[in-house]
Amino acid sequence: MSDTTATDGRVIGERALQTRRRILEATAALLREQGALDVKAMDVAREVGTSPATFYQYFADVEDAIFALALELPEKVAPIQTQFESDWSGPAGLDLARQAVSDYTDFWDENAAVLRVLLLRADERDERFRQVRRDYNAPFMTAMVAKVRSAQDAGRIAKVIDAEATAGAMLAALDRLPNYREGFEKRGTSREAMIETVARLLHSSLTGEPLS
Amino acid sequence: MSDTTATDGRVIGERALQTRRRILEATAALLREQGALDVKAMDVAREVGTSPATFYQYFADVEDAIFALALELPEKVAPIQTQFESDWSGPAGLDLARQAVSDYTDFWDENAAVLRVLLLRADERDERFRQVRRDYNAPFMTAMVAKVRSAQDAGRIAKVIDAEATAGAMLAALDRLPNYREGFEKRGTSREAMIETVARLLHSSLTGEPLS
DNA sequence: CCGCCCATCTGACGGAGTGTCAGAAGCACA
DNA sequence: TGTGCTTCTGACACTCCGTCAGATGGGCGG
Repeated sequence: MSDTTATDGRVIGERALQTRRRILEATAALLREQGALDVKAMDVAREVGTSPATFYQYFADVEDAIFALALELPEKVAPIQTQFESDWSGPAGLDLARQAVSDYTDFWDENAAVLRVLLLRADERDERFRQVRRDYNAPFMTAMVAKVRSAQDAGRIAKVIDAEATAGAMLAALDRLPNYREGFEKRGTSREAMIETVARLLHSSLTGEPLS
Repeated sequence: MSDTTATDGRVIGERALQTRRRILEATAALLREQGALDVKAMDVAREVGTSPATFYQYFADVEDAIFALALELPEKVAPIQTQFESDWSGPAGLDLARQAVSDYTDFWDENAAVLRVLLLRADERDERFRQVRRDYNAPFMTAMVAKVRSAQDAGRIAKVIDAEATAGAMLAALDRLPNYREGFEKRGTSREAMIETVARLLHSSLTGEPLS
């Protein structure tokens, strides 16, 4: 049922799976090198050393191949999501936040090209990318919303604060800051300083403990 | 010197300016309807009711036309940037933050399609889009960094906090949350609640005044 | 009002990418 | 080695790209 299929719907065997995988790797590589707007099905075929017809045997178009890459992200990010589920209260919590932010930043660095297309197409209201973005975001959101709610119950965060919006804002910071890092470093803000600051903002916004 | 030119470098007259403008409007419309990956030069030409050759007289390719649209953003956003320059301390400051967040959200809603490509191409390290992103971001960053620094001087924000990273994180929230709004509303978080929460996070993170 | 001039526009074209299909090639197994 | 199924691809029709020479048109001096 969750077997991988060709464009005509046929379930594919071992050899074909490998071909499909090589096409996906080539797509990911070209995406990294040339950006989302410039990847052509024919480039991918050339890169793999196969005929364009083979590409279309597995994917309807380039976007479809990128979508397949995006489908792999939720699984890959799961270990990091788990880190958001532990209790972040107290000074030890700040350490957990640091680790989580650092790992998420690394994850972005490794998967930036695909993540950018995932977010773009979801923002552009493409339903299937939206579904993946939901699957990807949901565990982060659930964990962070729970932290805010429990801080609100304990009276450390005011009720006027919306837990979802807070979680969304923090996720936004995590998703965009890796893209700004190069610019920051040019102006003297190191990766470590960035992680330290975001970890503190995250920790403080989610637990209601003072910032510092 | 800053006259608009055709692809061959020639300065263009009134009639041509209007054609160019119609091409830009059509590009913006198709970008909104179909997303960045699907806009073809020929679609734009059809939309304008002109020959593809005319398109290429003004722009090297579709990305070049979107770039021209992006060039108009810094100017359009300037009034909102000004709002970030006033003093946000005290409870009146929270009102200013609310207004700024609300206006910036409206700006995003109006220019989302172009902004997404601007950020995408800049994230993908395209130098000319990066330059525009810098021009666009710099006033926000400068104003927010100044707020954090002055709060640090007053002892309301700890020195371990990096002012640039804080400003970046807040800008990230402002840039991504409009894209999440539809999802939020489906789950019960209204535009107003979102703005209220982001305004408070912004106000608190930048001034060091308590969150609530 | 004419005809000229030059800015602007476009038909037409060679080249590249898209997407499909029928059949060739590869592979496992008898 | 032959058979049958899976996988791959040459070849094709089509669309889009990007360029150029020449057509068009509108403003202006006569």
